Amino acid sequence: MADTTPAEVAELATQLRLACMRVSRRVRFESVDAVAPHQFSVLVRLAEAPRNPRELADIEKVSPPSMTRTVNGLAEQGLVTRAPDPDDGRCVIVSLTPDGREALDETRAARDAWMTSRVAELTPAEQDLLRQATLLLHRVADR
Amino acid sequence: MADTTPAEVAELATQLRLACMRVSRRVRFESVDAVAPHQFSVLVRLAEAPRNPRELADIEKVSPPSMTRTVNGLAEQGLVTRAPDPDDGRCVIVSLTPDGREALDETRAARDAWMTSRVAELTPAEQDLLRQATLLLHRVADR
DNA sequence: TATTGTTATACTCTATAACTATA
DNA sequence: TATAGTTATAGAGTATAACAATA
Repeated sequence: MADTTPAEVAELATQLRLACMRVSRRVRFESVDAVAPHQFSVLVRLAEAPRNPRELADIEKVSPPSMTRTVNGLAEQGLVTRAPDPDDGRCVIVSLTPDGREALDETRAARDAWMTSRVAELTPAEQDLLRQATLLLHRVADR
Repeated sequence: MADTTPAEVAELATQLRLACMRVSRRVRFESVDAVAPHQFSVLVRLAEAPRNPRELADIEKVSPPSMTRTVNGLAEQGLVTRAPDPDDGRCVIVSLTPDGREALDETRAARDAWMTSRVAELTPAEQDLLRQATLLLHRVADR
């Protein structure tokens, strides 16, 4: 395998970026989600572990007041609960409720539905290539 | 190559979707764009061809009043121009200006910068695999 | 004094409804 | 009567600034 030139790497990066963004866009357009995108992101984080609003704001790169509002919305829908932190009276611990887990799963299913139908139309060889590419894309997205 | 089961296809679709959305998210977070996302989308469409606000609204799946506002913002920045349609007095033709083209190119360059740095860290073999995957992803995103 | 979280306030993007002009 | 575009108005998400409670 010959080395690639910088120009070839740049062209690949451009095309790969466009392809990923096109797929993301289609997924968003094709699925009608149970919760709004910014709420969904928070549900994903809370499924990993309960967190403080401050942590959520840092992870999602929004201001603390915005996260307060987002958590309020999710709490009103019964998708998350707030609890005082026994170790630090300033902190609040936000957790996913069973309904929140359900909303998360439903949204993921809706997003997967379109993608699955598209992937199913590819040949087994093409699917296998994408299976390997998926691992690389996850590495690309890691910091 | 053995056929894949429906469950394997679904698993691939899920992981591939997540990978694409993670990459898109990182691209958006890592680059500081010259214009807002919804404005950028419109610039991309106008780079393909001049269009009516109605067409833009349909393509971008927003309401006509929202597109009026978006076009107003772009026009105030000097990135697009409005012109009357000589064939239909009700219609307006929105076109990209040289400044608009420049803003489009700058935004694309900013988005590519991070992606290129990440792709450059892969081996030539891995880059080649992603080059093939890119073509498949574009097919997946096509309707 | 620093940090967590909220409230107050304003700006932006979105939508629906209503209006104007043209076909 | 139907369509393109705009204006009017309201709702939701975001931000900064200011405040309360705790460390």
